[in-house]
Amino acid sequence: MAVFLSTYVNKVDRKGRVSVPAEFRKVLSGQSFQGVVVFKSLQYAALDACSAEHMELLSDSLEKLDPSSEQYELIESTIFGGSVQLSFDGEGRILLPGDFCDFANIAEEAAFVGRRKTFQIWEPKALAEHENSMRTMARTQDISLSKMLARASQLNGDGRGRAL
Amino acid sequence: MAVFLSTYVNKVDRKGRVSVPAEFRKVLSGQSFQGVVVFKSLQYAALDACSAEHMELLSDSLEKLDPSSEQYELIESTIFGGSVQLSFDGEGRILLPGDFCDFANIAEEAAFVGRRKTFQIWEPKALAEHENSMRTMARTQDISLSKMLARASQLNGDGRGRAL
DNA sequence: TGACGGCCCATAAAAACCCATGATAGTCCA
DNA sequence: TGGACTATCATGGGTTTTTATGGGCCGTCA
Repeated sequence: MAVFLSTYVNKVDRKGRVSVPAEFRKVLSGQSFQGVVVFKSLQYAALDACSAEHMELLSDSLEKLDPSSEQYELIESTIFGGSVQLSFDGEGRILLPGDFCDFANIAEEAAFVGRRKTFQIWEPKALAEHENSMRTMARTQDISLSKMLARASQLNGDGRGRAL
Repeated sequence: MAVFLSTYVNKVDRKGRVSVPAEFRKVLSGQSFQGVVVFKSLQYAALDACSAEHMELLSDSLEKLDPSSEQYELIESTIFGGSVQLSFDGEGRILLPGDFCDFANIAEEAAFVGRRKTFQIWEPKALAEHENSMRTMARTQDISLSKMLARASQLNGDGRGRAL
């Protein structure tokens, strides 16, 4: 499987620990580093997370960009300076740094949202609002999943719908 | 995982000592020289630091440059001539030379910023300002992380944009 | 001698580790 | 099919270890 799916809401205890959903941990289980890399989302009041390996992949792709560009500078300081490596404790929990919690307004509970290769961590209410606005946008712009799938399978040239 | 991640702010005591973050020390732990190589940044009022081994790597790439170029001269004198080897004391601290502190305006506190293969040492306020200007630059030039990531993963040959 | 780097030790706070519990889900067998 | 047994999970709390930070002592070298 190896992709992050579904949404889970877990409690943050008084020490700032949160259980990473077992399903997510299973996705990460083959890796050498038992934990996740987390950074502040550039778009939302939420946190982005991925495996250390995915981060290295990102790191490798970085080297293929023009290193003299300002973008390189930007991405390196933003991503690597702004991310943290959080390892699991014996029970599969991570300890969210205080400023990360503040950034995402996370206090009592944290929502883990699977996003395929990565996942996000939201304050549950903020997530609900965000999903509402997403749905509204989808309606007003007439976006539907089945249409997208139909288009995708045309592009794939096999005429058959392909399962995601 | 052998890359420098995250940002840590530590105090500089009256002797000029600063703890190098434990996570950074772990990255360096496999090396023969227990310490770091530090030099003044060519771009900012900050210090650049890396392992002695990475320094050798830099040295190798320098040799591939045209020795008649201005860059060669600049790098050779500034980086290699101006760098210092600082070893850890028993508690994982380094002693920053006075002129290095002056150069980066470091007095009470020092911010260690992970930059993958290297890290930087900033005066915390200066770092905050620098990050602000980075953000502004990103906005005015319409650089978005997701675009960059998409480009990076294209270069990686997987053809799909990566959602973050 | 006196500034300074190199050591050692002390301490409070934070992080990592270990164990216990209740709840849930999953399995097995009658 | 239903019920008991088991495994897994999220959660909480306590304990140990690590970390950052401060200070002191002692050579060295100008």
